[in-house]
Amino acid sequence: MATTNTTIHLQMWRSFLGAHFSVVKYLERRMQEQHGLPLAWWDVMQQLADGPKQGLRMSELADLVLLTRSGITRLVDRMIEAGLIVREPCPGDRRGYYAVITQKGLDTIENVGPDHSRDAWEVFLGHISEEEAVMLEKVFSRVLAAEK
Amino acid sequence: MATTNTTIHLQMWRSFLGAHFSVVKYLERRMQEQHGLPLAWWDVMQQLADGPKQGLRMSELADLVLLTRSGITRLVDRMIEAGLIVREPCPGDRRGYYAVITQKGLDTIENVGPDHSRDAWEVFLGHISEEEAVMLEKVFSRVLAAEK
DNA sequence: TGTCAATAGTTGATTCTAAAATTAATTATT
DNA sequence: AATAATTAATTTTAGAATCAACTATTGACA
Repeated sequence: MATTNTTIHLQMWRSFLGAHFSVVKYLERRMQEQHGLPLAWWDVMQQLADGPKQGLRMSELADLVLLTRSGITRLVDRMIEAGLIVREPCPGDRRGYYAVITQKGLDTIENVGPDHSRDAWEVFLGHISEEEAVMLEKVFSRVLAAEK
Repeated sequence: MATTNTTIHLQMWRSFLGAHFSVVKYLERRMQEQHGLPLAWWDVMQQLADGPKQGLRMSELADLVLLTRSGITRLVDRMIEAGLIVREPCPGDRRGYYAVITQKGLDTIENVGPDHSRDAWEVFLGHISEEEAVMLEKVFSRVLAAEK
């Protein structure tokens, strides 16, 4: 896929970075304004709600929300403090822990979710047609698959 | 553009975030390894080299580099310390300053640029065809134009 | 078994970021 | 001219992220 014309690629690179930046910032701001929650908290709760019943191991969670292991430890601490999740020892492997969402966490998801979806749709998803979404997904997966 | 099927959009959203994360991390790591420079430094130098001859105001620079105004002050301090740029008083408005790239900065760009381009191509741009790049550019510009 | 490498997670120190307060200069208003 | 309001940049600060070092557990295997 070596080509000649890089100009369009560079323009695309710039708008890619710009779009990512402004979209994420917007969603963070809205989440904070509307529900007083950091976006990362919502990510965690959503992953836990979607994931397996028994919860997710700390390192799985770290990978899913794009944080380091040490980052996830403290994030989980704060969310436990807030009563949204709990840390449970992992049966059969005494090194590990599961993060598990609480009822309060589930409730929170329920009234944060719709607002967040609407915002995400408004600022990003809604500007992209279905065919475009398919192509974007294909491209990004390709990039991810080639990961270094 | 309200539609029914959101699944593909959500998948796309996830891979978008994942791709952005892994690509940026990779480029940061490479830049650090090869030249001992933070990626943000390269951004700044590149913007200054591309921009108007007299340099860029601090706040302009902050916007272009996707940093907050508070972040830019210190970033500029460190880069001045390293001799890559200078801070010059703005004639006609004594509140303001221009950041201006030095010869050393220009030299640095010259031998960092090729490596960085190669890396960016390798990890991201090279996986995207020309037609795809055109479409991506269109989509991201659209998102940016609708900015909140 | 006993040892050693690999794995899971936490902790301490440092760095980064984001927001609010501060300083200084400019513009507008009376 | 005197006062108020705005703008540009810096300083400060609190919270969150990272890296490196550390504790404990597991799995392989001599």
